Amino acid sequence: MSQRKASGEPGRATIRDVAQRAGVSVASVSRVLSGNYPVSEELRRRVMKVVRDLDYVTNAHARSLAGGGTPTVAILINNITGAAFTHVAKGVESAASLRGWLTLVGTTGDDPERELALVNLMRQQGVAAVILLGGAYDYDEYQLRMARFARSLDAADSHLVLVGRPPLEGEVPATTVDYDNEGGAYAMASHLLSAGHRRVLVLPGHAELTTAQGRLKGARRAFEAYGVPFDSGLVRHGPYDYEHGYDAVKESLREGAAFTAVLAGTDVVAAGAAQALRAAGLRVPEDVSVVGYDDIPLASQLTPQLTTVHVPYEEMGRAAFRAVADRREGGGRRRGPDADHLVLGTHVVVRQSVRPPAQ
Amino acid sequence: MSQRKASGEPGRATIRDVAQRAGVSVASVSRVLSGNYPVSEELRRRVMKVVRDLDYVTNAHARSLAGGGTPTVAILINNITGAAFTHVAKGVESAASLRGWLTLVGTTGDDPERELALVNLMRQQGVAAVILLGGAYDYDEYQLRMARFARSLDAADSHLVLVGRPPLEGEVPATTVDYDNEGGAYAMASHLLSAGHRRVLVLPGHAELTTAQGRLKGARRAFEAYGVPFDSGLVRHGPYDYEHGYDAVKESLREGAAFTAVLAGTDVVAAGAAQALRAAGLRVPEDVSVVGYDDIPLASQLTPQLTTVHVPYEEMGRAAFRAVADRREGGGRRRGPDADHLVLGTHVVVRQSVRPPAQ
DNA sequence: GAAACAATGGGATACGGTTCCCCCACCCAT
DNA sequence: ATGGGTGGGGGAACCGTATCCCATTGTTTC
Repeated sequence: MSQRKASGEPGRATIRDVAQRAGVSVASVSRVLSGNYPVSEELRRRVMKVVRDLDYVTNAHARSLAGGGTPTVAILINNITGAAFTHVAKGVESAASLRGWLTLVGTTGDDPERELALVNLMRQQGVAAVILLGGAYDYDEYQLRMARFARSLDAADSHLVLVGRPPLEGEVPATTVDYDNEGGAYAMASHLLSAGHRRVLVLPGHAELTTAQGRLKGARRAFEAYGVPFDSGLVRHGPYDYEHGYDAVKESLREGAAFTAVLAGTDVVAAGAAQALRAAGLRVPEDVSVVGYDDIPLASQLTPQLTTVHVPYEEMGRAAFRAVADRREGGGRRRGPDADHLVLGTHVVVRQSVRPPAQ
Repeated sequence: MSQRKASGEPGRATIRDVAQRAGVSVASVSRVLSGNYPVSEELRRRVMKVVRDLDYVTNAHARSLAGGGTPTVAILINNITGAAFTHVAKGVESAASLRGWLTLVGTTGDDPERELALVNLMRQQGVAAVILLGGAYDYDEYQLRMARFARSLDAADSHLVLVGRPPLEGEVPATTVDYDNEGGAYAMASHLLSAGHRRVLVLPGHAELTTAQGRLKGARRAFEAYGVPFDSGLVRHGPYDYEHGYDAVKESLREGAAFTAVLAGTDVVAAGAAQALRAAGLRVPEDVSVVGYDDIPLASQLTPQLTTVHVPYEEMGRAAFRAVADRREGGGRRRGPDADHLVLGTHVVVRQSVRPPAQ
């Protein structure tokens, strides 16, 4: 006697239930549903009717096991509420769903342990790729850890994609989708310098964060190019949040630092900085200019509207997805000579938060 | 001769590879890894060594098929970049990952077709629940569609959770996590009225959106309670975005509408409204007061800081997850008499954007 | 010293599909 | 009328893991 559950039982209907009820074989049902095999009109009709009656959907796990299955990409992100990378996620998700792929999301909260656990979890899920979003903290073992992830995923027919951080060193099987971070900072700082600013408060972000390092470096290069001495005393590191922008300006002011502009590491930091300036009775941009980075919607919603660096976040997400989709469909090998390192351009968006310094 | 791939082949290592290499049975490997069966220390050591050598992870699909498996919740959201519901998603994700659950994310873009496709896709994945985020457009067939989703998921041992929209009518197997939308609007409008405002521009949102309907209704009730006639001519519907806030105020001003305060449907709309007022030479709050709804971070970052209604979005996400997890672990039945409809409280956060109207 | 028992490990099977291989009709040509 | 071709459907192997059931070994008890 059969061990299988009696038909009509609660729980999910199986392909066998459908086959039995339609009086056909399991193979036929599978063929009707996948549609890649000639089937008579009569059979199709019979099967589809039962499928509708039973509200049957195929079991994705079984399907994956047997071969096919819905490809899935995983996005790992530090904090899902960060505006900038939300847009990357959107780009990935929209491109993925356009092709019928699924998107898994995990948040790491800046915890390496958790990141490791999540990468393994995603590996278990057999995801086609793991997309790591956001700048990285450039500690010593960072390169090693990422290299390990990359090789581990690669061995499992998956792939590691780094978005918004510099590429890994050496021969590591990973793809990087980056933007011209330093170039954007260079352009932004140049904009300030050419407006006449000479003393600029720089709030690049956490010192160990690759993003912050690039932005600081770009700013420095601009100063050099303009032959303006760069005052390291006007650099303040800290997290990419509103409070940091606010506090950094407040303290700088209290310490009597002299500056005519603020070069913030992100738009949110810029918002905090502007607020602190106003709280101190200074007008933006009449007394002090403020610029941001990222060009999130907030930038154009502030008063005054923020001059900032546009980063094509959503496009980066789409590019990241394209990279993994192409790789999977293209037989696993990259096409161009350097197709595993994409760099997208950035540019300054001039709005209303910069004026030449007052005399 | 075996059809199985030779060991050492590229691709993912299987439990068989591990068993063979460790010289034990497949069953033993499984037992060592799942750890719910007594195994000798020697066996454990041997197996774990091979597992590390091969960098083996179990195949989640196979595991799900065989019984166990990582439970997964799906979040369906209109637009992943919307600030408010990003926080709900965060709440869900953090609670889920705390228990080792996975989170799948799909975006519907307000498209019913796509919503249907995604619900089915999630059903295929065997998710423990589908969480639908955000206000709904209350068209005629909406109730029917949701009821169908609910029953369909229920039949597949899954579950439908509605977050941020009113509960379904009738005996439908779905859970609702809602907040006191109307109450918040009532309180906010009362705050304005008690400050002396009598002519208030109301921007509740799209007329068909349940969220907007609730907020408008709450405002109306407050006017009634204060015995102040409610001028429907001062209500303007539109999307929950910055542009709508801006345009609505701009046009109202141009049409010569007289109002001393703006009651916006969301903080972002309020931001747009404030900007338009300023553009017209009006000061906020000295000339016109502005209030929002949602209390997203933006609210406290604007100048002036926005008085708004706090909605416990993240807590709603956690509650939604809890509902799902409890139901699954509690044997599928709810506990309380009305455990399938949670309503969380809202409250007014008083900041700096409200003043009594000028004489 | 034999029997009963606990502790472990192995073989087989189930999970729900996909797909390969093979067979059965039916049709047309000779 | 018979043989070969072809379109379409069924049977069964297999995907990778968990677990039930049984066999084996070492330990304890009378």
